[in-house]
Amino acid sequence: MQDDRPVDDLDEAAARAELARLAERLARADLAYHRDDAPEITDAEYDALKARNRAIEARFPALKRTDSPSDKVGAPLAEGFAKVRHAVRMLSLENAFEPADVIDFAQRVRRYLGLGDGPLAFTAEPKIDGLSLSLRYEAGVLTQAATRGDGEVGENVTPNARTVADIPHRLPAGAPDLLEVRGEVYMSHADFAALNARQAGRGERTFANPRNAAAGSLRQLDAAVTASRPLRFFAYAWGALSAPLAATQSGALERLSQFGFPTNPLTALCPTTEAMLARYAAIERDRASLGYDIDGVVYKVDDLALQQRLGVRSATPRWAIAHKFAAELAWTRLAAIDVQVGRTGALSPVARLDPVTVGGVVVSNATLHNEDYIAGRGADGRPIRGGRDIRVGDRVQVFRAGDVIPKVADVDLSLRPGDAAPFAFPDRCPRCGSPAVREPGDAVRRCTGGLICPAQAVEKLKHFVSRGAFDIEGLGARQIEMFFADELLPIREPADIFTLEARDAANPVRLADRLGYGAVSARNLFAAIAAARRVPLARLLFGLGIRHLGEVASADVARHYGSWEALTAALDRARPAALAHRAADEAEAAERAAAGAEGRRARARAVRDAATMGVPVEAAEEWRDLVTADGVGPVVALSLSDALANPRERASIDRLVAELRVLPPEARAEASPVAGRTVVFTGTLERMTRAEAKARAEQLGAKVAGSVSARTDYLVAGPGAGSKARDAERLGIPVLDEAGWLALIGGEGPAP
DNA sequence: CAGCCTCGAGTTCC
DNA sequence: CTCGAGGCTG
Repeated sequence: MQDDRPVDDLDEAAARAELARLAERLARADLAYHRDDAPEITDAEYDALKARNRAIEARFPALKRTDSPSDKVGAPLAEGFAKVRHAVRMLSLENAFEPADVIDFAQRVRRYLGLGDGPLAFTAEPKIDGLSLSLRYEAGVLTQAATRGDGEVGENVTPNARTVADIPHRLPAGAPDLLEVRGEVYMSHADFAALNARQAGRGERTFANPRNAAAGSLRQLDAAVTASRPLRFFAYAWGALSAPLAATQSGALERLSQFGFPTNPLTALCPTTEAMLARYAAIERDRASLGYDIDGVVYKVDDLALQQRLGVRSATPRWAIAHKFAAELAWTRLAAIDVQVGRTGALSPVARLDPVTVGGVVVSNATLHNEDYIAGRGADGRPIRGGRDIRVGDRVQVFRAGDVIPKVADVDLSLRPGDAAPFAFPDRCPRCGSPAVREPGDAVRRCTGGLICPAQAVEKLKHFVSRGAFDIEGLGARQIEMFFADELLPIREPADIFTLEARDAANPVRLADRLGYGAVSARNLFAAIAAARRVPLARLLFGLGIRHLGEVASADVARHYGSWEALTAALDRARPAALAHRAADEAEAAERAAAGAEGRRARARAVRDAATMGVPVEAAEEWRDLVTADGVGPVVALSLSDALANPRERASIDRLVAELRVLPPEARAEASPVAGRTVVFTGTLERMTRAEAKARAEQLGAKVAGSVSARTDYLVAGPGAGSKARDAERLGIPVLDEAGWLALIGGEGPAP
């Protein structure tokens, strides 16, 4: 098939065949690289194929194909599926594992709504184990189908969804003009077994479980393949709507059913918590005979107006919860315990297991959490598993928490080998040999090597290029490992990434000829790095990987200071106060340790006073400004201060920042009149609870504070307001009543 | 000061 | 996805 003759030796027919072969070969390589993230040829080979394609086209211009690979420039755009931004975010659900969690949930809802013992109904429906899908209908016609993705952005699988018999292509008259229907795509047990038999008969891959089969079938580039797979669908929710479906969850499901969507027949309305739990028991009892996989029961507040008042937290709604069935368990042998070193130096023990199937997936690794967990102690020091420890060679019980993360749950002492010794958790870093210490009250042991430790250094770099940070295309975890180990063109700290191209240019052998790179891929990498030089302050901060500064805290700090210069200047000024704060903490700890010894206590206090007293007023004020900032407390503040004050670390950061153009945080451009304002609520609110008022205000971009200060913009005072109202008056801050507040934010109350 | 909620950091397999 | 812990609220 393959034609290796020099281009000049090809006749027209051979050239035509070779162009077809190259087009197919390159398209396959593009998919493997970009969609599956699993390159099947090296970049050099890829470049060579492209070069040959171009050479043949140059000699036989008339034969150039309409789908010529030459027309696809650089990083091919051949992504498997187009990305789709969901008009309304697809949320995930909070989980409950025990009846007590469900009772808690119902109580939380009551408290939040201020319902007392009044009536409150929930729907209960089986939680289908498939993959969620959002179907968009415009003017009654299915126009788009998208997978959940990360909840914000999913994949466009419209042609595939059209092949699913349960999904209507058109809606009857009376359906809203715009309607996004959400539900679960799944495969029945019978269809799954038949499909696997068919696959096996043809020598093709079989699927581990119905969910994987459903996911694999829906995410086919060729919708004809999807059409040949027996997929089904249950509708259970909705996204964007031009008109409300009903006043209740159950009513809305009824409407969806009238529109032609299958809804689950086991769905029931439960007037009490007891009814919810009874429904759970009934569904669990029928689980095996349903004919499809379910992994729990979902409860939702039935009244949609109440759902709206409850609103959503960062990723989950307050008005629903998933009551999961007990996880499937499996027994296997613990072959070894490895200890990994994370970016913060945390030593994490990982169980290497004899492979075993748990819940349809073969598991060979599982987390062991920390040294206490192995020893049979919980976080509070109390025995877990009846105090049984875990030893290499033991028979252990494994389950997948949340059906995902494998964990070792238990151990069978009766089968323990006679020579099994208790696991000795290392007190030195397994990678760099530095002492590994456990701070008092901390559950994890950490390597103290800092950036000396290659494990920490490389994990920090991986974090630096990760999604929420610099997110450099073509520079992922694998590439970081490679460059970290490379002698000729190393990346050992973040700044090295941005000097990569210049250093490469000075090398005798270029990247384009090494490490599996070709001219195209090397150029693409340098371009992606160049693009990453312009970086928002929040991403820079997060990328630095400073302990306790995650995505949210980084954004908070960035917004607080506005620029890198302002941030570093402020932190440098605050440093003496930070040190004093640490000294005070340590003195206090010493004091506690020497409880009873009056003399020592006095000495500790003296140390603290001394540490606090010498601090310049300016430093104390700057420190105070930091610790009182939104989302920042003493722990976060101290961690940030330490990172910037450490000479080695600071030098590395300065080298990095010199390579960058740091962009200021975006001002929150909200249309709401209260965006960016600080509001304080006091007194009794009559039309909403305090929690609700706060959530609503924050949703509109306002900050809700607990006490009135000069920075407060509005005080919302209900009946019974006391000192806060007087404070506001004294400070000349506008005071609104509840009606005035609702008028200001424009609406009767909680709006969509 | 206690409990709640959210965030951070850890992990697996596809 | 879960656990632990930091920060905020009542």
